Amino acid sequence: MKAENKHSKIISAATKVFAKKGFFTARISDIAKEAKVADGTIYLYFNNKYDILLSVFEEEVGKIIENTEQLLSTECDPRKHLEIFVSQHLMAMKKNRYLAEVIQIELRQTHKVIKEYRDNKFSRYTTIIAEIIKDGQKMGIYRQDIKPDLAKRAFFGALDEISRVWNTSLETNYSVEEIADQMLLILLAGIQTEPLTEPE
Amino acid sequence: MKAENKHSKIISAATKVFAKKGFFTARISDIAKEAKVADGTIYLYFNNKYDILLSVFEEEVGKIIENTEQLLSTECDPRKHLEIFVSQHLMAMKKNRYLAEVIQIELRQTHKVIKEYRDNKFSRYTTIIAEIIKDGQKMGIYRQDIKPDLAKRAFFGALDEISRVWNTSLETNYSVEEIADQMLLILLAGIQTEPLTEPE
DNA sequence: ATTAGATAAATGAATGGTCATTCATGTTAT
DNA sequence: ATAACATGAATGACCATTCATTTATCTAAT
Repeated sequence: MKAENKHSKIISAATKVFAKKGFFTARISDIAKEAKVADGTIYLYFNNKYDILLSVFEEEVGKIIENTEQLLSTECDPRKHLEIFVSQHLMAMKKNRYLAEVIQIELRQTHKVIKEYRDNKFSRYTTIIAEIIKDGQKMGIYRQDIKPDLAKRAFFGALDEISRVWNTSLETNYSVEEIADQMLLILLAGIQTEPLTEPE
Repeated sequence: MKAENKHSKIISAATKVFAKKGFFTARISDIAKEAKVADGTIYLYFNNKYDILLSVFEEEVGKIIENTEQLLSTECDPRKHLEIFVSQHLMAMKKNRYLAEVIQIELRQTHKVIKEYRDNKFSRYTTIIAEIIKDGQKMGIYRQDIKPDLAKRAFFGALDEISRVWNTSLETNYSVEEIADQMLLILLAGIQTEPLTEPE
């Protein structure tokens, strides 16, 4: 109980610190200070620095997956599904402005070898997009010439880059909703059979 | 002359090493070994480790920009322009499989403060996309409700993620041309006024 | 209700390994 | 001979991790 509490205090401190300084530049002592525990305490809850990063990543992505899958199950229209995915992703990244960066770090930075011995949540996450697309193709809503494997990468990349910029750049003139709308507009039009018209 | 030679030998060694190990895990001695020079020699050509990264980034991105802009100037159709951008980007990343990763690293990893004191080539690069879109909007080819600032991020993100995966993942079943086609298909449909039909 | 003796958690100073960077020395070219 | 280049071993800073010690929590006996 106390333990649970401390574990998650460290996780959220780490998310913050990693995002601010990057994984390699972040010091354990930074995380410890942010979490208001001693350096050594961190090693009671995690094996090593990399383990912290991995935990942050898995826990946070895990939450998003659960959330998204739950919401998806309440709908059948693949267009709606895409909308849900897009807005869930962007909202999650906005809510936890550090998370977007941590995902980036974990995704690109980390030593490839280490990465493979855990089957990561992340690939399950992008698979959701591929499945939405496949569904839509079966129903004739999305074009047959779209390759779900490629499209999922492109879509994830687009969303990811958009949220990266939130935290880095200055031009935060748009609200999450505006951005979600705009993204959906582009992505949906990109793969739909019919153009923008509503079903007549 | 000898100097020039060594400078670029180091650059290309560094590109390779950074991509393979990541900026922080790469050792100067790795780069030195790869470039077949002594560790100290590197400091005759670069101020420090970060300076090497920055140089790699600027030089390589610089080349792509020149290339792309040159090609764009030979065409007027914004659809063609998008096609050129997409295929140039993907081809460049494929040709230099390390570069894609270095861009990622520089883009996400590096300490934000340092990043700002050089006005980086990168933002000029994405601006190209925004300009293509604005042009197309003026000509009524691209939809007015697309916001070029957002679309450029989305497009760059999509392309970037696609090329990241080339180097990381196993599923390299597609050729560059296939991928370029597919991307163009999605991105163009995403912003075009008219659906897929050719002008009648 | 208090105390003593355990056990569990937490602490943070000390350790040790890892490099980036320097520079005294060597090599090459002019 | 002298300047320009190149070398790589030595230096020193940095920081993840450990562990001897301290502090808090629990158990049970008086």
